[in-house]
Amino acid sequence: MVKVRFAPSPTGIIHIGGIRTALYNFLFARHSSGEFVLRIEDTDRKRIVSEAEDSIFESLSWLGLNYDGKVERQSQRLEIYKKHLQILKEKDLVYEKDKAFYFKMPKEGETSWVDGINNKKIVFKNENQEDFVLIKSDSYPTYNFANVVDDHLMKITHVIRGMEFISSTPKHIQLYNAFNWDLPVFVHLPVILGAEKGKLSKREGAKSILNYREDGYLKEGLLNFVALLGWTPKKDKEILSISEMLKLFNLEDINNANPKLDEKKLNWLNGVWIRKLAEEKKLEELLFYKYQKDEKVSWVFKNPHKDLIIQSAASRMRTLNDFENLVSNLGKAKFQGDDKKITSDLISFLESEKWEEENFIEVLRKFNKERGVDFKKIYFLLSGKKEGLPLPNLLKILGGKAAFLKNLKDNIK
RNA sequence: GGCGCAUUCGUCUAGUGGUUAGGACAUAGCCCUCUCAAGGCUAAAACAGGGGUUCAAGUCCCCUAUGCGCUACCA
Repeated sequence: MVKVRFAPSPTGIIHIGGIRTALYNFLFARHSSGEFVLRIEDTDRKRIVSEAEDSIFESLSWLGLNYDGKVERQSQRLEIYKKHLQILKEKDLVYEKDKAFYFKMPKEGETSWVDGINNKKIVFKNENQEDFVLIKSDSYPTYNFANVVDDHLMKITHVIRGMEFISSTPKHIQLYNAFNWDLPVFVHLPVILGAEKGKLSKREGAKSILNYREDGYLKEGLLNFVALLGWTPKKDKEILSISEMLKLFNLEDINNANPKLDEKKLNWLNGVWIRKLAEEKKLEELLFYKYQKDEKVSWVFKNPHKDLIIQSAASRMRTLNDFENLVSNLGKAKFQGDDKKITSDLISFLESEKWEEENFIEVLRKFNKERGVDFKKIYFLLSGKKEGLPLPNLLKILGGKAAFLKNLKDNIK
């Protein structure tokens, strides 16, 4: 049975790159009806950031990348590593230097494996290999040691991780050999590069996953975007829900070059998902959760036409945060120049003409034709915004003809 | 420097020896239209360079260049 793990170290923010590794592990596990576990690799005591662990949990749970079983922390498995060090000592594969324990790497022959990406055989000459530390002088294990011991003990079948670990894989393989353990399948994912090149990192200005949430991105949009950064399903399809992804996911369809992060497509995809959720009537809940305490926006949820508002706002949004601009101070124009004068003209015109909600636009057209005021201007005078929701909707939202006219009059007072 | 991995439109990519090199985002134009979007249509836009192998190469091999990674008692 397939079993994979996501093994972050709690040393900083979790960004797009980290979450993609988690996603691919998750998709692969679920696609193969296997297990997906979480292991916190907190062996570098100096670099641990206290909030990091929570942000990992929070990010995974927001995105719905649920793991099986309980979380393992390497810091709580010190005895296990010690025991395994002992085994290697007995095989005379370890020596001590400066209070650290080193593994004796073979210096002849070569170490190779067939990587899950591209099924390419990767070969390293052992003459280029150096001994490495298993247990540090602070008695914590190194990544290279703890990782191998845990992956074996946890019966991990596929090690799916970033390709920055390719160079240390020979070390891992030699450890497996030393213990006489079967090798897992190694799958080294290309790394995501920042816009200015260089592996995506905090220093490169990478945003944390939770920042994306704050910025109004949907988990559906983010996940869809992240999945496509290096993976394309055989089926020619780009807009994918998580359930479609796990149906289609396949390690063989992962690209082998490092993609560069460009959020333009994320913005588009997020808009697509906003519209999709709006159609499914699921957008209101998200907006309510975000804006229930924001008075400039929360009036929407009490408005009898809230569905209309949300529906017509959806096609104008890239992120949830765009909603605020669309609905705050709706119908409250800030006049400049002779805006006020034109507005009073418009009010008298609207009062002198016969019209109802259905032919609101027709009467505006007439005004536009007879007075030569263009529709951009009319739109602004009536909505208080340069652009946004359609005027007929606005008329309804503000309470119909009478309320609408009253609002206009208040504006020019 | 050494050792690895990579290189198709600006970006994400399809392509597994014979294609007018396809799609998506972004860009531009047109249509629709009450503003702005959304939507529809169209356009421009790529095989890093050089050698091989082959009747034929984006696809296979080699070299160069470039990018990225590792070269830690970081992961």
